[in-house]
Amino acid sequence: MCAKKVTIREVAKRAGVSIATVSQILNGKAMNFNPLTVQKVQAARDELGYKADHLARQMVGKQSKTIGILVPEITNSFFSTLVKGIEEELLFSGYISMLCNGGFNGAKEEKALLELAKRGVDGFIIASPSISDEVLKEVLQVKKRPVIVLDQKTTAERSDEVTTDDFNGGLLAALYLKKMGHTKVAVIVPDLATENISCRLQGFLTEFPQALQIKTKLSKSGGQAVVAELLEQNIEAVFALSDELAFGIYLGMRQNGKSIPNDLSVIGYDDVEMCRYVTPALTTVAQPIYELGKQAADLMIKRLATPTSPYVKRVLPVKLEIRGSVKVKN
Amino acid sequence: MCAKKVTIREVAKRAGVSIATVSQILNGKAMNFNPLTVQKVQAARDELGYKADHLARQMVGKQSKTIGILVPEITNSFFSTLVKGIEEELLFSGYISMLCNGGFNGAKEEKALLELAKRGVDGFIIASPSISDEVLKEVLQVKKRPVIVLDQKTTAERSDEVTTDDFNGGLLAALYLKKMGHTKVAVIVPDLATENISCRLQGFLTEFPQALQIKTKLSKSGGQAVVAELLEQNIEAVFALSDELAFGIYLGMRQNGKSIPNDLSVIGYDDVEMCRYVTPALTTVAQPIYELGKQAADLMIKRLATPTSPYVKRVLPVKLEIRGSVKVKN
DNA sequence: TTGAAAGCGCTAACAT
DNA sequence: ATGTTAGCGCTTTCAA
Repeated sequence: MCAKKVTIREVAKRAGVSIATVSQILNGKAMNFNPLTVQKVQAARDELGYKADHLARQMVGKQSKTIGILVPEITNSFFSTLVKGIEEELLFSGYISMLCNGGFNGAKEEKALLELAKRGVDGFIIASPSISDEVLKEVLQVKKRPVIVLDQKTTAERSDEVTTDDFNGGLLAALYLKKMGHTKVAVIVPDLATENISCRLQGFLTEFPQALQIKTKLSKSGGQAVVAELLEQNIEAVFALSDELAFGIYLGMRQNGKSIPNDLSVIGYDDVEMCRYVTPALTTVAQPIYELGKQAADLMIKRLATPTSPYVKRVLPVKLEIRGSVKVKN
Repeated sequence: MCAKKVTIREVAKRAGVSIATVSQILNGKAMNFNPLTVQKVQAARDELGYKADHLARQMVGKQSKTIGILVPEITNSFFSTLVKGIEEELLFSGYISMLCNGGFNGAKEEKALLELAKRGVDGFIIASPSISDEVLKEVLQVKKRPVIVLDQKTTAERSDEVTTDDFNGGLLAALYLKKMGHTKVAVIVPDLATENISCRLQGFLTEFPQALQIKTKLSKSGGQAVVAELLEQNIEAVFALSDELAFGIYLGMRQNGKSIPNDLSVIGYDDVEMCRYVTPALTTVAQPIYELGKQAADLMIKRLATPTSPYVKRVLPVKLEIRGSVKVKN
């Protein structure tokens, strides 16, 4: 019933060779052996259905083929899409993802990272803005493991990097609003901005240096909270630094009996799937989120394969996705 | 710089005892030892910052404190919320989640399960409808590992179980539609229904046995595709077996220049976060999704602690969340 | 071309 | 109360 684990020893016995021979042959060193031996070993392996034990292997210092992933909030469509991209690319190459949800909680993030490290992950992909450099360093102390940091501050020459063209994204949003004739615009900014968010803001402010900046949390409820002020200030159009924020604004507007885009134009950022399904469909700056995940995973896999190659940086393009939430002013 | 791994041997040396003593004392068997020895060992551990190697431990047959999780589509708000619940509860107890995304792809799911098994997970939490019983059995063959299956067919006495009260959910939806005066109703059903979906349907049909049943994919695009028929048949109110489906219907209606709830009332299922943010806010049957995840994790942890205890089954309540997508007919 | 043997870091019988 | 020793399943020198 319970198929006992078949070990390398049994394969060796069956093939009439030593375990060392089996190990070698099954690990790509077959060319150094007598073809006949190779045959026998492979046959034995197949007959017994032998699979090398992952754990034992790790113990002797091989890779675990496991990557630790840390995101702040998997529930957020942006991150779930990102994770999907990472996970798919990773699994395709035989890597497994260990996912942790930071929950914007420094302590939890640290714990998660530690637990991941304990389990011998080969590398980390971290998309959590609040993770501090010190924690990062500490975790990586024991064993030099590659890290890729996503969607936040850059790690300046200490790792590979994928980002999207945030500055341009902000610019695109501004240009479009301008083209639609808006002048009294506002931009919603988070209490403390990560580097990528700042870039977006920079890009936007290039065209609208005098835009009203309203601080809030970068979340749906944050967006909702900001509507009152938007209305008060008679803002015509608002740039939400994330779609989440925009969705919150949608709700806030409805609660105030106002409509989009008639009473307020809004433009989002990210192009999360739900953008198409809200009413009106949300005009937004699209990041290739899924692709971002894939690229990060790809970079990680490559890094693991050639640990000493020079760090690379990839920046992905963004584009404006025009839908129905910005009206043309005449 | 690179803090070398400190092993049990060094702790032993430092404390002037044998490695066995260290192992014992650090594993809860301190009561059998001379308090003085215990002191010394703990001191040595702290001074050296010793942490037992997870992998080595697993090798000698201990738990890996890692749970494999398989969902069909992490991008789907239902599953990401579920995963969040699972992950948080698990991490709290020192377990790490290994997440795989099945993508409704049997082959990928199988591969994922295999990879998880290879890495020595202590148990599986599976929320993927298409996973077959055979695959499940095969994966569990090698080592008897507990499984909890979620959001699909029940595993009938072969494992612990958490479900929500699906039948009642369907009933609730029907009752509400009836109360609002609707008679010409339809229900959207998936091409092939999992057991929980069937239950919802059953519950609904109890009150509306003659409801028009339209088959489609259980997704946003599936919902969108079904709008034409809804309109054609002059349906007044529709029960979508998932919120995703409902969102698709929203889009389809808008594309047809129709409005909700004036031209069509819709009631969803799940109570995903976005329900509040679409326009009009979606009336839906709320499942405690996050709680479902937590309970599943909790059951898993308990099972691992006491592997031979009798299987338990928990069923969580659902409730109707009334918002703005169903109009009262007069 | 192949095999013997030494670990990897830990736990658990079995001794003392 | 504490130490000795035998593995766990594998990879990897080093000898033969």
